[in-house]
Amino acid sequence: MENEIRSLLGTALGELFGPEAAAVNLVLEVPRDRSHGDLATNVAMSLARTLKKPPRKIAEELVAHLEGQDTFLESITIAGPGFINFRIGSSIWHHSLADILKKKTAYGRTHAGEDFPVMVEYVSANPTGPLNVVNARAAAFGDTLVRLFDAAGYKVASEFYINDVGRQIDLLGESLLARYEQVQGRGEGQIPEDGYQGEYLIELAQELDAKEIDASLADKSDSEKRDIMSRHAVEKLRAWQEKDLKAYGTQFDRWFYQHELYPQGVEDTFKLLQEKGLVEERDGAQWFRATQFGDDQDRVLIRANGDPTYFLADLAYHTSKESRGIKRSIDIWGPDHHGYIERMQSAMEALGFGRDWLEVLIVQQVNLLSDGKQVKMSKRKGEFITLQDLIEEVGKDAARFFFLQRRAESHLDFDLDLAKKENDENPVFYVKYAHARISGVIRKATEQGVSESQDADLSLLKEAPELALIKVLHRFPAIIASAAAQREPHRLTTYLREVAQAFHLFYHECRVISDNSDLTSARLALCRASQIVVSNGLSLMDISAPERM
RNA sequence: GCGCCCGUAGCUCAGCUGGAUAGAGCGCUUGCCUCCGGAGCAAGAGGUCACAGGUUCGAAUCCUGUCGGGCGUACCA
Repeated sequence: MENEIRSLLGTALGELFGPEAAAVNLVLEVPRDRSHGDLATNVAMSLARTLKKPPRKIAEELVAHLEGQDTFLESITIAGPGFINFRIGSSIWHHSLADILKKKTAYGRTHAGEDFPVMVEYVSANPTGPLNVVNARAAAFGDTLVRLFDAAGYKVASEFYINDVGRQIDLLGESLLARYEQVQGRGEGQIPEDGYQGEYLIELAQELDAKEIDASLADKSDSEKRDIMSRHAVEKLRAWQEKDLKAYGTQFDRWFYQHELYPQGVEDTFKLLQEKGLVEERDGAQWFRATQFGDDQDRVLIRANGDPTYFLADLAYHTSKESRGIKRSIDIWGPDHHGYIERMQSAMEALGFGRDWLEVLIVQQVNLLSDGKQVKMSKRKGEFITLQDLIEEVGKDAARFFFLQRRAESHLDFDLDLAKKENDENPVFYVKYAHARISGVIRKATEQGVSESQDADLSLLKEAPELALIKVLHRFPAIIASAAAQREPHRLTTYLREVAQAFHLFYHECRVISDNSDLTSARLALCRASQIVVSNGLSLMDISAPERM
């Protein structure tokens, strides 16, 4: 119906003030204060300057013009400095309700994204240890964003990029080798100074098949031994991460190994930049002229020792995405990588993708609070709260909901004690409770032999809380579309709280199961529609919608 | 030094491409169950939107500067 009003307004503007006025960017929004109507536009104010007329005068002419027509609008009023407020007739809302009941699990899905191919790359944690809480936040954010894109009609793919090449991985191999020697009782294993001290490597070393490992290590050089152990460590730890993520509800279309880019992808990308004249040698290394694209310094592609940098591999990786048809790569990075954005976008421009082809979202840090005190984490020393710990501690649903209540870039205080509480202090229960309550009413009705009816007379829903609830439910597809377009999954939690609130108010004011069987049918239909929205919304976040609790 | 993020109620945070009297949850005060789930509903107290300028019909929102907090500034990844 927004579109209908849009076209009504557009036509009226053209007829009254000419094509220039009709071309204005029409802003139509739901007023914060519901007494202002269902939708409002500020068009009279924004045209005041070009038309050289006072806004209220423009509004008056516009309204007079619209009122001469037969529309579905119940009223059109002018308010404040020149807002035009529209009130929509209740029959339209009843149609909207019928639409929800018809679409069921598909309600909320739109084609807003027009099949635009995007890729969301997220978590991408180093395979050097278990996942931490920032990874958990990024995972909830990323997989919800992926589902939002899907629901909003984008063509979306998801990937986890595994940094299985480089010095960190060498250190990991050396660390595991040392642990292995220790576990085998040879005692000569010494973890490198800046190696990985975490106890999980002991566990991992114990799981290794000694016979097989000893055979594969025999007669090998130190670096070969290290590489063998690196491969074991990466595969074990990666599988471990995948298992934890799956338990958390996060899955990827593909796990992309950095080593898949060697040597071909890396060489090709390097040559391409070279052909464009964007590479120069300095101090024995090969540098990308990033400063030509706005970066504050040039960046090394190939080190003096001949090894490609992580940066070059990352360029090859993004080239791979582009050649697979991705039109927009949305990378979700941790807070320690924001200094890397400019460099990457400069390179994307150099490669001809355009700087905006790569969109980076930074998921900010998480402060875990317990007993009001901050829980400190250090990956190297192996002291941290892992994703697994978190799920065990507060549960998957609570963890997800907490992460998804906040914007990605806001620093998050995560109160473990609060998330653990199974009472009304914990916001996740409010929405789940609404779902359980709705389910309970529908169940009760069925038990009493009052079943739902396909042809319930929805026009019987005339009470203020009933219409208010329908209006909230009606916004769901727009919420999904805007959450996807703005990359802001937190709009979903905010919205679902609104839905729950509107439902609770309706429930409190309007008795569903009564002697009036027609009204009972209509209200049961409204309950069902509410259940559909809450359930669809929670499932976008992979949070359960319980029938009872 | 330079760059990025953040600064909104006692606490944790929303505030949609600038819009009408700045909101929610928790906490605090007070009402509401003979009746479909009270894990609920209603009412109240609580604000110089860090500060100062600017842009305009209109700024929490955009621009500049200042002050706080965090992070980053590698031939690490």
